[in-house]
Amino acid sequence: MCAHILATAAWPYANGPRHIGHVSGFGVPSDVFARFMRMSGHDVVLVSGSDEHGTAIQVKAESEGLTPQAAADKYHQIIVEDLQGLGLSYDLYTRTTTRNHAEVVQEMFRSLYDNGYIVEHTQLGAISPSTGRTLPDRYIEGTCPICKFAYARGDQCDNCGNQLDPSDLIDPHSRVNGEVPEFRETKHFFLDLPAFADQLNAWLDSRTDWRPNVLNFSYNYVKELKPRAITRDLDWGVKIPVEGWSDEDLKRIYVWFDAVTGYLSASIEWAKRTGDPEAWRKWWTDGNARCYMFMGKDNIVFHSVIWPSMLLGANGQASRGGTPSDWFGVLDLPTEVVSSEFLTMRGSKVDTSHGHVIYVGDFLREFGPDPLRYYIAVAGPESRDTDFTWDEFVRRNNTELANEWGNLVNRSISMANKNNGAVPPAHELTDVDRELLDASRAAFGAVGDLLEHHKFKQAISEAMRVVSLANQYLSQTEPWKMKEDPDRRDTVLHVALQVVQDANTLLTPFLPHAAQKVFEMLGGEGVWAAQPEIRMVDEGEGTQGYPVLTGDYASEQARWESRPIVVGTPLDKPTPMFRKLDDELGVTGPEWAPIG
RNA sequence: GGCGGGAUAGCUCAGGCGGUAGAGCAAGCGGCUCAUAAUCGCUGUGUCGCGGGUUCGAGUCCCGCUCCCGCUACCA
Repeated sequence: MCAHILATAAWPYANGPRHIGHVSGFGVPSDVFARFMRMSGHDVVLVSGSDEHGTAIQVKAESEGLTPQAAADKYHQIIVEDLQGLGLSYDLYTRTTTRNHAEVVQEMFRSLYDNGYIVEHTQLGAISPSTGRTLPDRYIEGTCPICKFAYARGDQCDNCGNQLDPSDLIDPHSRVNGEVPEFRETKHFFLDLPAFADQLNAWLDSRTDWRPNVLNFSYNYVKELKPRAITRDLDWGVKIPVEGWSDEDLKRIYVWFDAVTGYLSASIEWAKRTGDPEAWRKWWTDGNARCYMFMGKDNIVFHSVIWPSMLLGANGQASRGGTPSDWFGVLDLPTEVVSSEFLTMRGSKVDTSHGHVIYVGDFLREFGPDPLRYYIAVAGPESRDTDFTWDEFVRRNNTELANEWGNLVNRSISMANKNNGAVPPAHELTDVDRELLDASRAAFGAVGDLLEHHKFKQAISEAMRVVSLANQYLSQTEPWKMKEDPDRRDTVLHVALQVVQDANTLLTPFLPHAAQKVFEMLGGEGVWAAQPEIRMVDEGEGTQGYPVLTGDYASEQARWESRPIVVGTPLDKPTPMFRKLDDELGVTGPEWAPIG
């Protein structure tokens, strides 16, 4: 049964390169899921992109002597290369500084506005006098009025932990340039979240298979909903599509509103680029598509409460009624919010400002994608924070990937190559043969079920159990001692190769690069597991080109099923798939991310 | 401060509708030699954060506490 599956990955913020913690949250899980769903025959669209607006980008740009757009260009390019290198199979990985995105965000804003869910309030905001822009609380520093700590931030004092308001600070000044912020009345638009409470509760009640912690968290949040600002005093962002506001140089849509709407705009852009501009509707307005959103735990409320509110409001389905936008129609709410915890290093959060960080690009250059994908899948922060250590990385790479899996492939193909030069035929099967074959076939159901419910750790462990069973089988049957019984030897090698092929299929969502190699070693031709490509695109004449990630996944041959190996397929002498790492690396870490 | 999550073998983690705890790795012993000195078998390990309570019985439920992590808009 083929379904339309929309998978979304949280949008990485383009103010620097991404580290392994980022990709362990939104990247690898969403890709494993999307690959599995495609292999199962579903129509999958996986979208994401770089989040490029907001004050933090502007500050970063200034510190590098760049315009915000130039900084966004620079980091978008780097992030695209990282994600491509990791093999994340986005149907479209785009960015928020496109014309398409601005139009979609404005339509979302207008729909909410027309339906009465956006209200105007005046608030006291901190403004940078030299630029007139909003100075976010965390960029204001001063002395804490409670504990007199000299470096308290506008939102919170790091010393005494009290939550503060910037105007409480003694001697407040900008962390960016030292100037004294001006606190002035400024008009802004707010998303009137309390208007969605009843519908949100009803919707949450229907989300019976969500993780309890995500649900509870969301229920509690809904209890205390208050209007949330969706505009800022800023000149870097999407313009406000309301008369009298759109030509304001210093008013823009708040970056979070613009970023979550990216899921929709990216889907629309994807459809345009496939040549069927309406294609996105099957994943958004059909009522039957399933939508899975992947993110880190810091992002839960945006996906479980705020984005659903925006959809309800744009649809005209919340307490004030309204009509859906002509363009969008009635948009579906997400099926599942899949959040992961954080990957820590030596027990604490990754911290870019103190070099306490491992960048994806560095990692890929030295170790390639599959060892990192494997580590994240098998030891990642799926249900709680987990610690990344070089020691464990080296160990898992060497013993599990190289020894258990890599060597199983190697020993099986080597023997067949030496004895037959091809896939040998099976003669009479014994109980041990059948047991192994049964276990391997049964794994498709078990692993698939776990993947369907995004239990990646358990899923990959089950897949690796098949590998282990195959190693046991070879030790037990000892085909190398069967010189006098070539028929039995052929049978054993045939069974082993069949299970190697099955295990390779089971591991394909996790290790797509290695899977392609094994596929070829077993005589396969063409693309088994498709990989994303970087393509330069533009939005028509006179627009600037930009790189996106996309791929031709429909052409890949991988299917979630046991395929019989073909007797007589020639087999070459195999070459190792995984490189073993020096144990010393586990002690010291690489020089670009040393331990200590 | 408020809300939420976590605390389980040396290490990294599973589990948990209540019935005296599991996996992998690390350690030791043995087998095998096809394979990237790979693999296979056997062996040990825990006051399940602390203190109370409910119960015939509590990692598992309830209360309190400690430490760690995340979120904390608006108003004032």
